[in-house]
Amino acid sequence: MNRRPTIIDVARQAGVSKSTVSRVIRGDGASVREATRRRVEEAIAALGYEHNAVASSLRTERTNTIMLAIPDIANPFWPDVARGVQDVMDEQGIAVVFANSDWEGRREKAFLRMASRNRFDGVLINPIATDNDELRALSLPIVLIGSREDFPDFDTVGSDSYGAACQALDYLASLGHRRIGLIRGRGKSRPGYSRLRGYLDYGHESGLPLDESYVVQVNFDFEGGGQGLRHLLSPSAPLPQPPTAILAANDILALGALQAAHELDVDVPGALSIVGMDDIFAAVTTTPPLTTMAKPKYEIGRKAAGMLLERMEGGGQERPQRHILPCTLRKRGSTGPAAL
Amino acid sequence: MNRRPTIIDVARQAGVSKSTVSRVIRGDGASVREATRRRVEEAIAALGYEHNAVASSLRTERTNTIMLAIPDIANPFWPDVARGVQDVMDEQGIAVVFANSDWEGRREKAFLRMASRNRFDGVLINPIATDNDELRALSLPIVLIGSREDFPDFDTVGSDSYGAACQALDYLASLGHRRIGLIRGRGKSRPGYSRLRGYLDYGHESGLPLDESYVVQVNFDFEGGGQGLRHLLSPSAPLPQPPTAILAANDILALGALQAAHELDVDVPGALSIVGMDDIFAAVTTTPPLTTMAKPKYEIGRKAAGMLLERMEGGGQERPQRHILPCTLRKRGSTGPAAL
DNA sequence: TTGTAAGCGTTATCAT
DNA sequence: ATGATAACGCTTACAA
Repeated sequence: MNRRPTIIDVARQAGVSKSTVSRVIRGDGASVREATRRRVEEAIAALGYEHNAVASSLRTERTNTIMLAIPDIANPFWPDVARGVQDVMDEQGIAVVFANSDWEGRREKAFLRMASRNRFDGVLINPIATDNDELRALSLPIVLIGSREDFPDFDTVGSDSYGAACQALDYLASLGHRRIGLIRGRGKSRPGYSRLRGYLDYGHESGLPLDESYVVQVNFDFEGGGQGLRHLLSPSAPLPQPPTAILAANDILALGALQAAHELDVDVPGALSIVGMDDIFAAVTTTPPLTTMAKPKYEIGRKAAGMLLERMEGGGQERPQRHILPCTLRKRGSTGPAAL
Repeated sequence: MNRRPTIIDVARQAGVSKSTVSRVIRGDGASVREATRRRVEEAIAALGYEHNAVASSLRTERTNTIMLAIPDIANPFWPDVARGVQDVMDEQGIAVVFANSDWEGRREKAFLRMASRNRFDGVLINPIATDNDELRALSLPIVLIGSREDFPDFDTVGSDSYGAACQALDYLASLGHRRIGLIRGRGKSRPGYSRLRGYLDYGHESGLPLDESYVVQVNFDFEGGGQGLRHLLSPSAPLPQPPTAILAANDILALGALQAAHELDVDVPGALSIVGMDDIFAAVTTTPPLTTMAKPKYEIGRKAAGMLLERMEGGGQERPQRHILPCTLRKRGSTGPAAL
């Protein structure tokens, strides 16, 4: 069994020292005479030499790899974020790998340990089972994705769900809706208080009757959306009058509600308007397509990547920064004027 | 700036040699007296020592990490595969990271180079820009995901799209459909010949009039599906009679077709049945929900992971194996008896 | 059971 | 511009 060639083999073959080979390989400013460089490159090709990144990392303490740690690779939110991250990191020659915890805290911690064991130069994470202090203990460049006030020691990049809820309600109000239901999730991650706050605050400001009686909390999945809708429209519900519009905390819930409305023969948007949040792929495939608040996913990825780079380069002694990017209303077919 | 403690620091603190510390850390069968072990563990805790995985890898030539390289993290096909892979690898204490090339061959090759530079112990890949010989040149344990006949030197794990097409057609035939259209993709990856072969072969065997005139090829996206449907139903089409059912090469196309049918006021499934392939999340959110051929995604992941483990452990001199897992019909609302 | 010492393949420092 | 040499932090024979 032939072992792989090392720079020593290359050096011997090229008749130079291994320092010279190293200089050629790294290809930075190191001065090497053109003829020497060529000899080395020929030796590399002849031997089929491959640089050993592990050995290199041991010396340089750099892996040129960062980890993007997410709880759920099936959530359509992440691909666009990832694209933003990769586009930024690519320019720096830094590879991005994904760590998918699948909502298992154990797995998340294992990935973080990998990072703190020198396998990654930095981490972008949307944490589910790790708190501020645990992250700090890793003493590693880390940027959080998500608007997390519970991580005071870290940079965060998130989107403005509070503002998004208000924006959505404002749009519905402009269509003449006054009774607007809210379907909230009760899920694996923290409940979306920001949406509820936005809902209640908007009610106060606008004078619309937005209160707890129009709010229903369900499991954070497709079936939950249907349950929420049936509850809000149920004749037995303790609602003075049923809502003419519904805001859902995310698109999955909204799509569940939309399908339930079809099953109940409630016309959307004729008799009921529905607005989601996130703008996932499935939102455009329904009939009618779903009106929703799109999160700036790609921009979140870019911004987070940029901040991580700063932390990785600068000593990173600046105060933590919090970035909250605005969401955008995507008007589609599931919303229309309020029924009279 | 305090450097991180190493096993040498731990050894000094515990009053033992670094070999002993190493033995404790690895926690395998190495014999260490209980008292010694405890002293070492206390030293580790006291110093906040973290194992340096890079240095360890340099010695052991193992990273206990494998790479799952995919072209498109936004494709809902992958999350389930990933889950299968992770569930198998977890048991072996092997971490799985994702490499997402975003359909950029350059990126795929960069990731593969990372792997061949000793960063990963093995690779699971659905290649888009790398061929059999290039993969072989990496001399690395590799298993391919997908039914790829063009990689004779590698194990492959895929699903039976040929059989799936036949199964779907058989179901439609059992509902009384005789004129069945096929919407194929012309996409970033190789075209799905297997589906077309299944379609034509089934036509021969069954005597149904399945021929090229009922086949349309479109871009492999949501809009493409709509175009395909409009073409097949168009009065100006050179079709003797329009199809009463449509098989689409994947769910995205099928969903596009379904939405286009709504727009044309064609009742599904009353006037037209539609069958997709893959069973992505969006397939259950439409009205009616999409009948589709589900790929055994999770099982593909498990199987591929298992084979990769064999290659990583065994010298891997066995002949390449090809596994083709069967698909499953998911009957939902988009199919019904043929209109008379 | 524990210690000694020789690497693993690279980079970095210091000469030349 | 190039070479010798000492790290980097760990694992692993082999010896004790």
